[in-house]
Amino acid sequence: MGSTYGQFCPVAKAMELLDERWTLLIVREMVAGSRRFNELRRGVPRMSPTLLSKRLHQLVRAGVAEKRIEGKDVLYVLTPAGEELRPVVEALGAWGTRWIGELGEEDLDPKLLLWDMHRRIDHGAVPEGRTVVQFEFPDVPAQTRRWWLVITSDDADVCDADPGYDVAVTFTASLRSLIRVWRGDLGWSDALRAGSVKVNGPEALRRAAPGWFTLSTFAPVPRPA
Amino acid sequence: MGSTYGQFCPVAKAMELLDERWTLLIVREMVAGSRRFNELRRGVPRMSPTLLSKRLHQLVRAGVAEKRIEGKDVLYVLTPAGEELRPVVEALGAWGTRWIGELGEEDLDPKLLLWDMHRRIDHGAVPEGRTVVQFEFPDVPAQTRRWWLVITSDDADVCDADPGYDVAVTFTASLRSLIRVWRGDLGWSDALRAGSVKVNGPEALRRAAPGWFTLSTFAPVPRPA
DNA sequence: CTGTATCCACTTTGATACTG
DNA sequence: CAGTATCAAAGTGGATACAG
Repeated sequence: MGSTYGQFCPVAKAMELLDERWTLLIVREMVAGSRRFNELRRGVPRMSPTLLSKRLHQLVRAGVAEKRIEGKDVLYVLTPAGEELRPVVEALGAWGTRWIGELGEEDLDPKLLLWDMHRRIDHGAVPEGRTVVQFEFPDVPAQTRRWWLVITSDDADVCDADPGYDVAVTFTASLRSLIRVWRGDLGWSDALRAGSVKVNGPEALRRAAPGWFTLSTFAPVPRPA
Repeated sequence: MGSTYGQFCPVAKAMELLDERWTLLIVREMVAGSRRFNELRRGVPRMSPTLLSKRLHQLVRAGVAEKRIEGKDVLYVLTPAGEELRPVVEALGAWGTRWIGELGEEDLDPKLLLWDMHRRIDHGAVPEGRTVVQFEFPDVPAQTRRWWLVITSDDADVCDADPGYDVAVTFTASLRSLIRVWRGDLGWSDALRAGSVKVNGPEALRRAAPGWFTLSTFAPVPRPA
């Protein structure tokens, strides 16, 4: 456990749990709907599994999450106390959006972008059947330059290798630009007009494709004047 | 600085700054109105001055606080960005109030209770002139058993030694009980009726004294059913 | 798939004393 | 009042391999 502050103040008591590195990001992942160990891992890929395991235990012990075993599935689910951390995560995200716009190179992880996007697909807007969207980041090392989303009516998979199916549209952009769009720092239309994000594919799909993705939860946060 | 998460998510970016030990408690103190170094120290007495100094520098560098030198005074003042952390502190405090009611012995610090109380005195409710309120915690080691608040029309001082003036009323309680009242875990009337907090002094003052203190900001937070 | 075990380098903190 | 200097101890996290 994090060490104690020796204060009865509820802010201090809350932070004894929540100020430990990674803890609140795990809560964020759970708030976003992740429930399985390896699902959570994909949201915090720089964490070692050991540490993720430790943090999950702490959250369970603190009454924030519950480990639920259903048949062969192991799920970590927020308790009511955990669910009530949503406003905390939202307040932090809104603040971060407004006051920490500058991103370093090391903040730009395509893996996380795709993982985020796959969770926020507007399945109603995507064509019926299987739709494959390709992403190409010319500025990124070959290893992680190309990604695919395989979207079906109720699911989406992130692939870092060509899944082999026909590609509906391809997004080509610097990683930073697409992340800026995703975060709401840059509008789709501005990005497309300026050419910092390009969409290739049949006209109809190309026009529709930006609408397939609901942007980050924090994209609508108003920026400081 | 706290190490980075390598994530563009605004929650992660916010936590890179705020998840460091003590940081948010300092922000809490500033939100509560403390501005001078030694004033801040009294709100986080377990911090070494070195570390407080370091944290203040970080907050300044992050644009959350501003170091303002006015004549011979050095003040740390929240910037607009810092002021906007108030909702974060409030969300955390509300959550902590609702879900972390259990306090360990080491959380019960009379120094912090008195420091908190002196900030929330309802000066309009206290009699004119100088009013001295004494606190006695029979369960606490002699060193920190007795405290005094010297209240004037627009100021209040915390003393750990008898200031020598006439005492208007004396509160006698276990430290835990008075903290529970302060936090809103236990109502004044319940505490007085049960005798876990006692007030001594002239009848009129004795009756009025609980009204001299506005309870902790989080006392009104509704508790889980 | 869901973790645990191990190990070490590094950072962070706390304690204490001291200064302009 | 407003901090810095110093230093040892603790703990934290990262990497990797492995297990049920």
